[in-house]
Amino acid sequence: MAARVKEDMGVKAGGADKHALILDAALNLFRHYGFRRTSMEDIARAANVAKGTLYLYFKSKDELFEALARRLAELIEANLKAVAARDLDTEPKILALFDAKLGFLYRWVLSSPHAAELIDSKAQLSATIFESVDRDFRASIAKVLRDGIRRGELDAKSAGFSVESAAETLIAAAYGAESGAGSEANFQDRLARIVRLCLRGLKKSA
Amino acid sequence: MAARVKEDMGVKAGGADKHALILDAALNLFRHYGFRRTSMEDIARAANVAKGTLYLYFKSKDELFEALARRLAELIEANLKAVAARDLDTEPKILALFDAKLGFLYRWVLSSPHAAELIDSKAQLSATIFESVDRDFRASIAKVLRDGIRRGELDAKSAGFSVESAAETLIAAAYGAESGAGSEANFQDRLARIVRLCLRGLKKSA
Amino acid sequence: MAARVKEDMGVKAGGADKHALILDAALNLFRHYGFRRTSMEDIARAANVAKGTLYLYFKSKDELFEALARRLAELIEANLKAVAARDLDTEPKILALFDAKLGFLYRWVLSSPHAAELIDSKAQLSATIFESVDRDFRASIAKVLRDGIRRGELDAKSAGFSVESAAETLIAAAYGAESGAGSEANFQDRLARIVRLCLRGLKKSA
Amino acid sequence: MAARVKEDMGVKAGGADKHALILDAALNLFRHYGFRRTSMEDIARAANVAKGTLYLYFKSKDELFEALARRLAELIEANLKAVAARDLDTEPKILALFDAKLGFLYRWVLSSPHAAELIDSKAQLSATIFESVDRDFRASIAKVLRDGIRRGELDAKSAGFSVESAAETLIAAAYGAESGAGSEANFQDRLARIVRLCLRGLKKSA
DNA sequence: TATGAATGAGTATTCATTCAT
DNA sequence: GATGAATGAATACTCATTCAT
Repeated sequence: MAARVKEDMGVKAGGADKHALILDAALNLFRHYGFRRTSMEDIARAANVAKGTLYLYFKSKDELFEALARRLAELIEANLKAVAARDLDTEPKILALFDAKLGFLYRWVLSSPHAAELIDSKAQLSATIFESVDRDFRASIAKVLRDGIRRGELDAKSAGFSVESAAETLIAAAYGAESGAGSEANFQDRLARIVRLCLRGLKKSA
Repeated sequence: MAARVKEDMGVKAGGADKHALILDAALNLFRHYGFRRTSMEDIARAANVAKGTLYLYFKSKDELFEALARRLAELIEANLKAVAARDLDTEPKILALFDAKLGFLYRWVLSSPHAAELIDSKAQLSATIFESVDRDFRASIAKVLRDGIRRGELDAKSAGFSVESAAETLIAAAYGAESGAGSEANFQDRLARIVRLCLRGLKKSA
Repeated sequence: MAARVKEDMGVKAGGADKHALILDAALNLFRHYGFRRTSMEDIARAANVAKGTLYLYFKSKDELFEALARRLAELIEANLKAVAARDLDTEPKILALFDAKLGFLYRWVLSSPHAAELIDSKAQLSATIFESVDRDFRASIAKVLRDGIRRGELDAKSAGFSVESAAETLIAAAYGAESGAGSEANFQDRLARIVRLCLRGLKKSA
Repeated sequence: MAARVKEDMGVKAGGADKHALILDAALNLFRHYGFRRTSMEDIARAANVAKGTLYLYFKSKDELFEALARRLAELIEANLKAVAARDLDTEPKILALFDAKLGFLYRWVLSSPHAAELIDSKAQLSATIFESVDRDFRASIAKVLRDGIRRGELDAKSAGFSVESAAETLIAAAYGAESGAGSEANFQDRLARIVRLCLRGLKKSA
């Protein structure tokens, strides 16, 4: 998996890039043992550096965590941009957007048995970091819905929703896909069903 | 609020019932400060007993937490039974069921700034404790859906869902109502919209 | 020496008095190794208690030090009271007062190779703690000088000093007795000579 | 003040003399923050060199400190020589000598809020370094006293002191001028009064 | 039952020193 | 000579749990 992290999280394989090396080691440990139960000692050992070295790259354990969150946010942002550019039908596009954000998050954070701690840990902090990503995401979803309405596929109004309200509701519902999903397959499955069900609820009634 | 806890959480007011007294104190502190930041010392002080006394009633901090979860589960179970007995239309009944479970959970746990930690703390554990509640809950929701189908209001099949799948999807979606709700009013609002949207998606298409 | 500490510093020998036990151990270590080089672990070991126990009696290492300073100040205060009550001639009384304060301090602090660090450590703090002792001390010295003047033994004015100024100068000079004294005997010797010389300087010139 | 340091402490202004450059930076930092709180990193930054460079000039932080002490001692020695050569009356000469040693020390070390730590730091070490200065100083003071006796101004014997003992006592007393002086003005004032008082004590009694 | 004094494992962070370049 | 990235030893403090009373 280390290899996959490097690919997926954008770290060059052979890199002498200690910064990324440390972040990789940390993410890995945080996922397995949670934030508190992972000591700086553990991270240093996993990254093959001395404890002091961690502090050359990150001022504190908290800042290390922050850097991790930031990197995650950047990658999600990039994912979202890529998906937004693709030409897809309404439902596939919504699903692709959710996968770019929620799916990615699931794979790297939510699937961890310590997801809650990781999210909670610095909730305030993460909120700030993910704020712009969230905004973009909401805008993208809303745009797809608007397109669907323009094409006559959807009709939020007759369902009693403004476009914004529909987007917010859909997003909230989708977040539920994670709760106790257990496996990524199950998560994807739930997500697809939630999206399908909600979009059907937004269809023009005959 | 202490008073309300006692009422709502089923603790007799004047109780020499230390067991419940301790649980009340603990829940209160856990909600405000989280699980780790609340020390046994804190709980003892809040419950007006000595630290050692806690260990007469609970083998460990973890078991205390477990007992808390168990009590919560029992109360939810009771709530669900009461709602299940009421005669309501499909959507109101679904909403009432969600309020009995999710709403209750929101008020006592999810609204805490440390909800994630509380849920995470002993995720494995809680899963076991809430298992039967979850099962009953799913069954209740499924029953309401089945009734709706029987009455011709809903048509899961044409929507591409089995009743069970529809129930599971609806429940998952509803869980999303909590994510970053911020206030109970907002939570209730989101919940209502998610339910409305999903049920509309299950309506017979003309 | 432990025994002497107990006697001189007012600790009951067989005492289950952990508070005093810890302070004794700490003073001993501070004198030998200085404040920073003495770890809480060291103190605990020397006092035959667990590290955590130290924190039952003192909130922090600094507060432990503060308590030590306070105890020292109290003992000096008591010494001064006792000496002030004695009926002695001018020079013997001055010497006795200096011994009650400086001598005591020398034996318990100044003779340490880490005296400077101990005094510096929390200079601000110590200053506050010793403030009232210092004030009383200055007053006592001034009183003896005034008595000497009244009896015609001394004549500060013709020497160009007010009583207060003479007292302050004498005290400052006496403090110099410590600088690099090396042993208590040498310290006492210097002190006696400084006092004798200064008092001679205050004598009525014929 | 940097300029004054350079002048007073004998460092050539434009010097590529890293050795002196580093010592200046170090003294400055030690005075402001103390020995322990000043890191090699700090010194390097202040001296505009890399951390490793410090170790090209000084084997360790302790040796750097030692070099500083040595330089101080040399400057004091020079000061003393200059004063010794001047033709002054007894009291002014004694005062000038004290200023050359104690005054200089006060300005560069004792006035620092971390004086105690600086003196303590390597007490043993400093003692050795200042030994010869101290010897010379004592000799100079003794010589002035002897001259005073020869001229009939002083009479140590009738005061009960040998010349050496009188010198030692006077010096010890003068060291007390520093204790809690607070400002250089106050220090000078105390010093003058101590010297005046002691010399009066050595005067021929009529 | 009830107490609370005592325990001691566990951890983030700093900084003097080294050494490959 | 000069650099600065890397090292790792050292240390105060918290808190769940125990147990003698």
